[in-house]
Amino acid sequence: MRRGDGGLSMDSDPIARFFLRSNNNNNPVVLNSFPEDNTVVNTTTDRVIATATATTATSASLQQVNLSSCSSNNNNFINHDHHHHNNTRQELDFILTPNNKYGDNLVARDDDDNNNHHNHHSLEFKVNTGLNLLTTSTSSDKQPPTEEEDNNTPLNSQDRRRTKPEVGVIEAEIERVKVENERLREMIDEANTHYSALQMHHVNLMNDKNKNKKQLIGNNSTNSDQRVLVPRQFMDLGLATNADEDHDADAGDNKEEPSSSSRSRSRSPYASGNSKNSSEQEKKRIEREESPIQEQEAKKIQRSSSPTKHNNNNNNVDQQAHEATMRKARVSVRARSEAPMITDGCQWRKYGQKMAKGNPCPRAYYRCTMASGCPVRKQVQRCAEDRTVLVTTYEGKHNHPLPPAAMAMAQTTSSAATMLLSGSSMSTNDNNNLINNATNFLATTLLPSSSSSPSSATSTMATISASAPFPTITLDLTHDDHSPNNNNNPFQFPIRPSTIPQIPFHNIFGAHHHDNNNNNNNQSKFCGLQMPNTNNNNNQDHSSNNNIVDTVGAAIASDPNFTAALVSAISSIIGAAATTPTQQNNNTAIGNNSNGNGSNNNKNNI
DNA sequence: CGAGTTTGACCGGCGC
DNA sequence: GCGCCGGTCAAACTCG
Repeated sequence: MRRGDGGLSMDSDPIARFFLRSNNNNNPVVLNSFPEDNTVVNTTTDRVIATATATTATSASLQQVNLSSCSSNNNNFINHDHHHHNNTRQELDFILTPNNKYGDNLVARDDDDNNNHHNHHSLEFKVNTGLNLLTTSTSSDKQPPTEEEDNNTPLNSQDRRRTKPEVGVIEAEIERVKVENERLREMIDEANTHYSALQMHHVNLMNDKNKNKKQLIGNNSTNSDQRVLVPRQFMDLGLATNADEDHDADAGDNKEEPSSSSRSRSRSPYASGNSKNSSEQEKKRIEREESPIQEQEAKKIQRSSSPTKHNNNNNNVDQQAHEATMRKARVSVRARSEAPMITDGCQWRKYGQKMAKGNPCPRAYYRCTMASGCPVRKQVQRCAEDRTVLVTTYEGKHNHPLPPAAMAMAQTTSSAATMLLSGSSMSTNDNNNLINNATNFLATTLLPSSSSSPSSATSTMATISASAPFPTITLDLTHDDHSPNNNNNPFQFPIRPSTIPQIPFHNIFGAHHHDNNNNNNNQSKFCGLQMPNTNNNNNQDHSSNNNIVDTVGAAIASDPNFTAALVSAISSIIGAAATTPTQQNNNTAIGNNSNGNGSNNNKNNI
């Protein structure tokens, strides 16, 4: 059939519309019938669902009409059939009934495939198609459409329809898009939630797997000796806190944690005179009761010397001790940066600055201000040996949601601290794997120059320090050389006390193994871990543990979404110029030298 | 004027 | 007990 022949006519409105509403999203499906070319078009999909063809020509009545090119099966119309009370989506074939007394009603033939009903039934839409399928031309003008003409029909129809925009159609489309956007937004929110949970599960999973493997290996001779010394000591200290709790009643009564601003202590040099009188002692007692519980616990942990006493009846105390332990576990990040402070996504307020012994650069103290009462603090200090290296030490765990930009750093440090504190039940290799995974994870995201392949990532170091009283893990991101033996780096272990024996550990990705017995001062080629250990024996579960951690770590590292999110979040951390007033002030504070006196001589700074 | 920084003093642990 | 040292406080100060 040639288009535009006017084989069918309309009485008035050249376009007749009828709506079919889909109940799964309440979006109406709008059908336009175009008498010019005898087509019925789904305006949502811009598809011609039917083409009406008059095969006989009388001017008065419709002899026979076919709807060809019927593609309504793709349009998922709703069948308002009473047989389907649930209004499930139906696929309908539209046919035009010949000799229909209603003239040109569309009849929907419901094959009911979705419901597996085999009894086909027909129903009529009491909707006038508007086609008004009356021929006005002679039969000689009307030929059955060729295949080519049928194929061309949709395009021509669409072009013509675009010239007649309909507000209702557009609104329906907008509504549909809104619903879709809302759904996508919910999906994104859900994905973000799952993403955070998965990260935490990743750490737990690695812990569990390594513990299980440890048990399977059994009582191999040196396993107990291979446990991390420092974390075990620390955990014992934490348990000992319970014993202290029993004997230190005045410190354990108050379980609340007042904010630091609520303190009533008066240390002002302008307000206090003699500090050794009785009233001062009473004030101290009150202050002790009002001091934050975490500090109390930490202090008790520090002064505890009896690791054998336990009180398992007080889970609350255990929890508090654990929190205090987490509070005091530190993660130090060494990064080469000219900026005064790495931009880790959190908001910090400087509350102090001191000269530290052995370093001419002052140490600045910051606390997190993203939420009131957040216990997280950090110290920022330039390395004495290399002023381009910025050492940022984090302490504590955020008690508030973090922006995406802060998630990477916070979770990496949190993971490292968790690993550090879980060392009592894990071998050195276990910790080696876990901590170095965190290190490489951070390194690959912090340092854009790093390869995406973990095994070829920038050389990073993870160092555990037993520097009393706080266990500290140092994530060293300053190494860009691949020297197989970089233990000569002068700023490799700024916190580790010299008295602690060092043993080398393997590359976490298992590609570079070496003999621990003969290379006690060697670092692995790409990533090493040094921690105190009383046993230098090589670990028998070395490779197997690697495989587990490698698998998990590589899976995460290779996840493009996971990696991309973190890269975007912290790509601005390193090398970012100071932009905030805080950072500008810090620039002057951290970068300047002083006389190097280690005492409380703040006069020297800034 | 409020938020953030500076800075001198205080506190407590630790070693001698 | 004393001094050293790291950490913290809070009034004074600065800045936008």
